[in-house]
Amino acid sequence: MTGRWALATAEDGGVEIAALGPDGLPVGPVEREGDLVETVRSRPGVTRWVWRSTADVYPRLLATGVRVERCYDVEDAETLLLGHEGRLGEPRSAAAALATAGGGPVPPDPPARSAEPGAQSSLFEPRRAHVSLADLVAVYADQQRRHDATAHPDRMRLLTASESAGMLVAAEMNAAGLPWSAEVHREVLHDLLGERYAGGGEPRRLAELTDEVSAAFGRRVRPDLPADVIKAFAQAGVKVRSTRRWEIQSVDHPAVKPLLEYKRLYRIWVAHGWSWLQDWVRDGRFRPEFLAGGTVTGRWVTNGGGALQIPKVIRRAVVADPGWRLVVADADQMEPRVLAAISRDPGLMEVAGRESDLYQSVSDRAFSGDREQAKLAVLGAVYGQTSGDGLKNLAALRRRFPKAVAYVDEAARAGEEGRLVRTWLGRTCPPAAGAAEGAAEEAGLPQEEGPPEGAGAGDSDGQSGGDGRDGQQWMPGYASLNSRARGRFARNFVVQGSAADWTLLVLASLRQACAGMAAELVFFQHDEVIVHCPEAEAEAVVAAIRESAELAGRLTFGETPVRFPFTTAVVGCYADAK
DNA sequence: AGTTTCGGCGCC
DNA sequence: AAAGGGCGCCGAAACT
Repeated sequence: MTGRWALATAEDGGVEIAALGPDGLPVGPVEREGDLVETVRSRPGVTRWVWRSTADVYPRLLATGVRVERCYDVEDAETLLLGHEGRLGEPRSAAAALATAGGGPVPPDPPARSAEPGAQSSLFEPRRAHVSLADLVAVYADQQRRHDATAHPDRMRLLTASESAGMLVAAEMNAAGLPWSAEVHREVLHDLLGERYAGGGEPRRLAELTDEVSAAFGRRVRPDLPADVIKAFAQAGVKVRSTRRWEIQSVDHPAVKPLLEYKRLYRIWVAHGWSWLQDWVRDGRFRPEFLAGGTVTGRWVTNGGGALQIPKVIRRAVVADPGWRLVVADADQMEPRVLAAISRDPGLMEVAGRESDLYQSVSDRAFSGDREQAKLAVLGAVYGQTSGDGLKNLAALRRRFPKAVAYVDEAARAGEEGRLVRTWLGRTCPPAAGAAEGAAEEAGLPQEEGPPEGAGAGDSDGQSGGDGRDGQQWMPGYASLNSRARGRFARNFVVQGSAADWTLLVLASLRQACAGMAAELVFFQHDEVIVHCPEAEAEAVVAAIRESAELAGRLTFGETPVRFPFTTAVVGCYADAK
């Protein structure tokens, strides 16, 4: 009843299970049981469940209060391994391979995204194809061998294990929900937007701003219609290409001020207004659907509710339960610290080896005291900036931190040339369309550039010409990127993706630390995590976050002087955290 | 009429 | 002439 067990769900609602030996193969007979929840509940000693899809199985367990210690998500591991092998672009997807291994129907892949407002997670989605335990175990054993075939098997194992842990965290966050005060939310909306009018039209404040904009133009203008606004500016003798804020705000015209205010409030109204509240908040909880590893870089995404884009002003509505607190923690300067850890640049490791403000340290070392410029330069180097203030200081950055800049430069070159690019733990950026597969890359052979995309006449507008000819629906648009754009993507990928590697370990460790408490992880956004806990546990949670960050740093990057401090705040309301 | 793309902007 | 990365979401516009 202990150790590692495999579990496969069956068409009839039952499950097949088997204990696994050290080699990953069953050590006993395959058992059939009738009920998933009872099967798992009655085996508390199992330390790791090997199953096909956490998102498919775990919500059903959580719905009845059953948690598991660890799992191994075979489907997710398949995706990561195929990516590492440079085979992700092949027609057969991970899910399809698993399904056809069992002779079953090919399930949709990627899984259809639900996103019906208020939908009860994937529990009620159409069930996906089942795989027999024998097939599941065979795929699992094969995956163990494929881990060994990677350049860093230990890191790859850490990656698949930690992303499986991330999927447990995501499912638990989905079950918990983010504490949300509808009352406070309505107050905020009323303060910002004024009264709502019957009929669902603009609230008072927006109607007033529409009037102001119209008065400034001398005719009726709808500020929410870009075409209308551009025309109105043209009639006023001002040429603007778009109505983007950065372009409008430098225009000298009386309509500009109310227009920008309108856009700010309009955004809140349509994206996080009363109808959002109606759709997404129930019983004091906002329940987005977190999806671990939903992006190529390993960052999470959410389905529905825009959970990762909650405007700052709306965070006022995130309120802890009575007697409970929110521990809000965000990693300090995560990306440059990760760059220091992966590039091993001596100078950057030195500044990242202190917990104090890294951008200020970079500024002190490389520039003449302006922290903002240092931050822009560092982020510009990571993002592949090609113009603007960041570029101005890139040369200084290159002098002071040559290995760090060379690291992202090399990633960019690899991306441009269509080679595979990997995060520290081995998550792999897909090769360019038409590029040769991993074998050639491993052998160090020069890569074909593929079709000369972007070489068409006047193709200055990027997206239009691209098509999904290679079926890369897992990353729409990537195939149509020109080589420079792929270079920028790859440059950012190694840093953003390695940061995602690290945050998975942080979450896994923090989850383990909270297991003995009432504390729950309720929110995660790239470099920021929120734990909802009884007041008495708050300090323990703060300590757990600090320890998890350092442990994750050691586990992910090995011995490194780089520190990974978090800024934590214990608050009753999310908006008070910063 | 239904579906996809675009413009714009929120977050990191 | 030279485009900073990743996302999701909304309504309008453009498409079929």
